[in-house]
Formats: sequence, structure tokens, C-alpha cells
Amino acid sequence: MDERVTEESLEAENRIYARIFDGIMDRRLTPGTKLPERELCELFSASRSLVRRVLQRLAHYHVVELRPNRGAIVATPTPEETRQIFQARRALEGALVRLAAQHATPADIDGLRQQLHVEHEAMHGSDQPAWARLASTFHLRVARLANNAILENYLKEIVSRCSLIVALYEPQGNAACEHDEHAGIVACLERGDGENAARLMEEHLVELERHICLRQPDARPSLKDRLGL
Amino acid sequence: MDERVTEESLEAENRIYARIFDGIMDRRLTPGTKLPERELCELFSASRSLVRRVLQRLAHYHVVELRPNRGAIVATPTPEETRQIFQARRALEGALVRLAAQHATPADIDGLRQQLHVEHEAMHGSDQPAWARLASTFHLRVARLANNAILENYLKEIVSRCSLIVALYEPQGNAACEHDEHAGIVACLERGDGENAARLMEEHLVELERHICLRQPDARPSLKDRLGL
DNA sequence: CTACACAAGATTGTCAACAATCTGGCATGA
DNA sequence: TCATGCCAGATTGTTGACAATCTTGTGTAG
Repeated sequence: MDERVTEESLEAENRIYARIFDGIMDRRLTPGTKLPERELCELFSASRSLVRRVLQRLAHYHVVELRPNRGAIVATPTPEETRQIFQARRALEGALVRLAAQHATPADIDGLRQQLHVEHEAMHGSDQPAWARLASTFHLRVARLANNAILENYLKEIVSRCSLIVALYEPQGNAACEHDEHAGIVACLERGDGENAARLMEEHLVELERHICLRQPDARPSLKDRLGL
Repeated sequence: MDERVTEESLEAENRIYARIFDGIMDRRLTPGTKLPERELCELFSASRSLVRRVLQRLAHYHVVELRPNRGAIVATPTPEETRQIFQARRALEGALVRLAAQHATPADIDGLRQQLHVEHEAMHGSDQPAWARLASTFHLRVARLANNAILENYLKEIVSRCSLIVALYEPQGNAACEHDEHAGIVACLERGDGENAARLMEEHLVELERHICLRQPDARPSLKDRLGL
């Protein structure tokens, strides 16, 4: 057993990171939620320096916001950021899906089909957080097929931020991806048809953004709205 | 004078960050160079925690590599990373230049023309580091016109990593961008012709990659090569 | 002569105490 | 009653000491 202190602490760091990250993605931690260092230390029985590093990592991915001397909160994307995030997502995911079409093997396509199946089942179930995560999973699996870790990681960040946006502007969480549109993209990928896959993906993402924008045409829910005034 | 301790230290952090970053971009700090904490502390008369944070930030942008228990070095992209970086750059910069074509005002075009002029002058001068940085500057200025900070920052990171690649595989530093190709892109932008601007940019980047790949077909200079054996 | 083990010095990683800053409540006075 | 200033508690930021790890030089045995 190689139990070097350094590795243990790295493991603990990743564990805490994943816990908080998952909490945000599952919307147990909603945008604006405060993340006090002391509380996190106690919850994970970790030292403050460890918690601090985790928060900085999360901040770097724009999933939490670090306000100097005022602590960390779950990030709350502004409308302008929302615009940029969706624009960036279309650009990135268009490029990724084209590359995926070039590289996808039959085994890869099988994997995606299985993913579609899981999605289909989750649609009927009522586990809302699971469904929300699955919607992202499909996109990330396609991205992985592009065989470019850099673009893939950029998309991971963007998709995470999209989840924040949905949490902010779609409190009911009914702004998930449409299952059928995913299926169409897989069909294109199977034929190696990158152009049409990219076109479908673009439409799919425009649809997703429109769904959100229609509900909140120009601003984030203000405190006034949230109080029902 | 609002001299809060916190702000001062943030300023210091940015200063140190910029110094190291510039040193790497100007190839005074070449890939593989060790960056010992103690030495940096003394050089900048800063505390270790500050230096540490700067190194972590640089690591996050993949400009330095943090090896656990073994300190930080200037990053040395592998051939596979190089492939991914150039691929990502084509994808990102293609999208950015299309957006730039949509948004560029006559004043923006003027600014780019001035930039071209500066490039032209630097070509005749012999200030090599300045020339290397100018090549990147043009691309980043175009990116800024896209009006999307997220994609712009991604490109910033990618361009920085490209500089590392050039430093690694083109020790003479003669793999800079061609001035004429930049001029062609500006012409397209002026006409609002995003498609052709993107096409030229793509060709321009392929040319840049080819220039590097031709010299080092498949591997980074090994220690053996560097010793002339 | 080579290979291996060990130890000293140097370097990085971690933590806990201390300092700076912010928040919210209370008192004061107009 | 309302606005302002100030204080205490809570929270975050920083530092320096200590612990863990790596590097390198040396010695020893085969």
C-alpha cells in the first residue's frame, strides 16, 4: 500500500471538489448559495487550505464566484454571460461534432445509442436531478469522440455553466434536451455526416436557448420576482 | 488613497503573474525551465503563498506544469498536445473571425490596419521577442472584435500554448505569422465577409502548423538532440 | 567497475495561529 | 422616526513554522 500523504490529500481534494460540483449540477446548490469555508471544513473534515484550493479550482471553471473578503457563492451567470455562453457552446459543439463524425467507430455509435436508451428511460422516471445530468452527459459523450481533450474540456466548462443558467432561469427544470433531437444527431454521426450532425446540433442548441430566453426575455429573476411582488 | 491590504496583494499577484507570463511569451523562460518557489519569492520579494498562487494560476492556463513535490516548470507541450492545440485553434479562431466580421466597425478595422502597420515595421527591425509577440497580438485583436469574452479567453490560452510550441520546435523563432495573410483577413473583415475571412484564417493557421511540423516531423527535441549527439 | 542503499541538503506541502475585513445590530442624536 | 457612526462577532486572508518528499552525492558490497 503506497500511502503517501500527498496522494491522500490529492484524493481528498478531488472528492470534495466532485461533491460540491455534483451538488451544483444537481441543483441542490443553486446559484447564489453561499459556501462558507468553515462549514465546508466541518462537513468534509478537511483543513481550510484544502477547502480553499477546491473553491479556487471551482472558481476557475466559473462554477463558483470568489468575492474578495466576502466568501464564495455558487456562480450566477448574468444575461450577457448567458448570451456568450450559448454562443460559445454553439461554436465549440459544432466543431466537436464535426470531428466526432470523422472519428466515431461503430462501437462509439453503439455507446451513444445505449446513452439514448438510458435517456429514454429516465424521461419516464421522475428523478429530476438525474434527468438534468443525463441531458449534459449525451453532449459530453459526443464531445469525447472528437478526440481532442482541449476542446472537450472547454465544452465541459460551458456545459456546466449552462446548467447554472437553467437552474437560474428555469427553476422548474423543464428545459432539458429533447430526446429525439439527440437521436437525429447520432444517426448523422453513424453515417459520418459531420455537416448535418453539426446543423442538427446547432438547431438543437438554438432551441434550448430559445426555450430559456422566452421565459426570461431580458433579465435574471430579481429579488422582487422571487418574492412574488 | 484606499490602500486596503487585500487590493495591494492582488495587484502584486497580477504583477508577478504578468512578469512570468511575459517572460515565457518572450522566450526568456523556455519550456522546461524550472521555476523554484524560493527564488521567485526573493526576486519579487513576495511571500511564498503569493508565488504559489501565481504558479497555480499559470498552471491552470497550461503555461506552466505543476509536478507534485517536484516544483513548477515552464510547460513543454507534447506532439499530441500540439496536434490538439492547433486543431482547437482552428476551430476557435474560425468561429471568432466569423463573429468579428459581423461586429467590426470601421473604427475596429482602422485599429487592425494600424496593427498591421506596426507588424510591418517590426519585420524590418530585429527585435525578435517583440516580433514574436506581435504575431500573437494581431490574432488576439481580431478575437476581441467577436465580442465574446469566453471564446476570446479560450483563444488567449491556446495562443499562449502555441507560443510554447514555437519556442520548443522553432528555436530560431522564424515561425512567425506572414504579414500578407493578416492583411488579407482584414480586407475580408472590412467587407463583412466572414466566410472568406474564416477560410483565410484557416489556411493561415494550417500554414503555421505545417511550418512547424515540417521541421520536427514527429517528436520534441530530445536531450540527445539538444546535446548534438 | 557497477549497482544499490543510504543520508544530507534542498524543495515543496500542510497546518494553525494571527491579522484584516466584512456584516449586522445597537446606540446616539437630529 | 430616521439616518449615522461604531462595536462585536463572524468570516476571510496571510504568514511562518513544521512535516513530507525529492534530489544528489557518497560509500559499500558484489
